[in-house]
Amino acid sequence: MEKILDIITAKMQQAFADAGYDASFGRVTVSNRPDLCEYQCNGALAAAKQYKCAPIQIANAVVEKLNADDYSMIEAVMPGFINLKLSGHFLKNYLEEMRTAPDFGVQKVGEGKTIVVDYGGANVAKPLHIGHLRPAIIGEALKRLHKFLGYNTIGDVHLGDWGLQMGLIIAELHERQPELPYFDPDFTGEYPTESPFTISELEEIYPTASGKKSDPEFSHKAHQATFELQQGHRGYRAIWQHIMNVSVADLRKNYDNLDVHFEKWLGESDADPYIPEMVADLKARGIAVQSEGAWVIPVTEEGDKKEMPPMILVKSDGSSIYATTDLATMVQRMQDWQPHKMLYVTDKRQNLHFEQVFRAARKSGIVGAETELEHVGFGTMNGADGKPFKTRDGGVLRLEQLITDMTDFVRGKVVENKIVSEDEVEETTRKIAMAALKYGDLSNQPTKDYNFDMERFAAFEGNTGPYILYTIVRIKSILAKYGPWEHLPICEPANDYAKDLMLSITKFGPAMEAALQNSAPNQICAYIYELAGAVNKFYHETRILGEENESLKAGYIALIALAKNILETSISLLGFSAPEKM
RNA sequence: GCGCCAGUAGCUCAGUUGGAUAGAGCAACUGCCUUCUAAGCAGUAGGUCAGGGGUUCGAGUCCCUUCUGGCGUGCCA
Repeated sequence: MEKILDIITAKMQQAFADAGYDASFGRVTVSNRPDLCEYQCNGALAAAKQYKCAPIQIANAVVEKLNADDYSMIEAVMPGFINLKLSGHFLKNYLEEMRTAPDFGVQKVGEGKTIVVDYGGANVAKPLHIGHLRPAIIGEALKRLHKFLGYNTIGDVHLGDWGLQMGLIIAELHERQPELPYFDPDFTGEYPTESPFTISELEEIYPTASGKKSDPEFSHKAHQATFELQQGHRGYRAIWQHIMNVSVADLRKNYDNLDVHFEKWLGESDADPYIPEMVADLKARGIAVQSEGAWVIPVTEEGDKKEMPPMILVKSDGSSIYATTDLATMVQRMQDWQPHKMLYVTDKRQNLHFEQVFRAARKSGIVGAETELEHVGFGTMNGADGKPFKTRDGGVLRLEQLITDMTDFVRGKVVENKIVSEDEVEETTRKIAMAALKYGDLSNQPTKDYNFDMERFAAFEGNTGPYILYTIVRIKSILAKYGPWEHLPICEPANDYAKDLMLSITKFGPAMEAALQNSAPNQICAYIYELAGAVNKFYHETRILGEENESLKAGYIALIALAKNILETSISLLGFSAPEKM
């Protein structure tokens, strides 16, 4: 469907032209003075300069040319604003079209395009911790948003499974159990199918090994093991496989728990087969050059204000680094999927890394100009005190634990409210906890650091996930009492609250497009918070089921039903859903 | 040193290519449940938009500068 702003902007531009002014001044925006009008055009102020006359004079002339049928109010006010209110008739028709159109008539801007969203970033050497929450839910939300707007979406977890962390585990394992067959160069038989460690042992092995990086001897051993693993060392590959088996099962469980689902479970290691040819090609074409013992791709560009270190392609010890696998992963993605866009959702501290890789990808032609590359770098999640999130004993909080804490906290409130029956408590609790957790995160700008405050997120008031759910639940309750509501048509607004609600509903499509354009799930949150507010005001001021005029009542029901459907669609993009009662 | 990002109400944050009176939530105070779920609604109070210059008819928004904080700055990811 065409957006309202586009419709009335087109009419405004025509009016400017008819009045003898440049049509480009006719841009209409949503009013920033809702007390005065619904939409406004400031073009007369800008035009005044060019035409050297008073803005109000232009505004008056333009207003003369507008068709009064579309608006309930048109006025030119000092110093030259043009203020508009839509007619109830126009709104009714527009919402009825939204109600009956697929996906409320949003423009499928991604039709025919493929996007790869790279957003898990889990490291197979360690369990998911608090730091993995943001990439998972921001990435999932962006992926769902793209899909909703028509893109063919491929979410890839891009496991961290090919770097130094693997070498560290291998080196540590060697020190602990040198007698294992994986370390015996003369061993030619089949390696055991049983892993030499469990997931909980792995969780202890890696931090221990990581803590020994400052020991030069151990560090060298780990680097050497990494190199040999990448070169195809048979025993190390077998250990690697064990790590993968043990770890990926655990990761899947945790992501499922968060309702985060990947189309592809590929990792850095899957890029490995592409590396030799890619590196040889880059060397042959002179794009990669030798520097300080390593092969690098210089990526400085004309006009750089800062020092731009080269992208390291092959380390001086011959092994790959994350830039290598990221670049080779692009080779694979371009070959297999020909995406129009690749979106990377990682910590913002990797900004420079991605700038280097993107430049290298462009420079080498691995990614052509028709494919967009974007890095959504998100900020750090800190504790409620604004300091880095730590457990009481100073460790890193596991993601599982965070979810459990939130769930326990919410369960208390659900039980206390006594609205849901005992056998529904768990399901309701889970939904509210997810909403609290995800909305609490997603309502912040991704790029900013923020403080995780469970009390605040799960508070059942204000701008929170539970507030949105509560709004939906209230509507559901009324609809259930009313009876069949699915085919009721929208009516003209019966009061100001109904009209405000209708105006909020019309902003759905534009809000989703803007959120996609800016890769900003927080804009989805801002939109549904506004919509939920409009619903609650309407709810409070209007007796719905008690309305005696049946056609008026049916109109109310149709309106709140549409609002409910849009709210539910919106939260599904954010990755959570509403219970029946709460 | 250089670069990037941030600084808006006591707290947590919005603020859409520069527009009218800078907005929400929390916390504080005040109203509204015999009526569709009060996890709601309405209201009061709270601001030199870090400081200083500049551009403009108009600046939280653009430019310059200072201060404060976070992060990054070749072989971790």
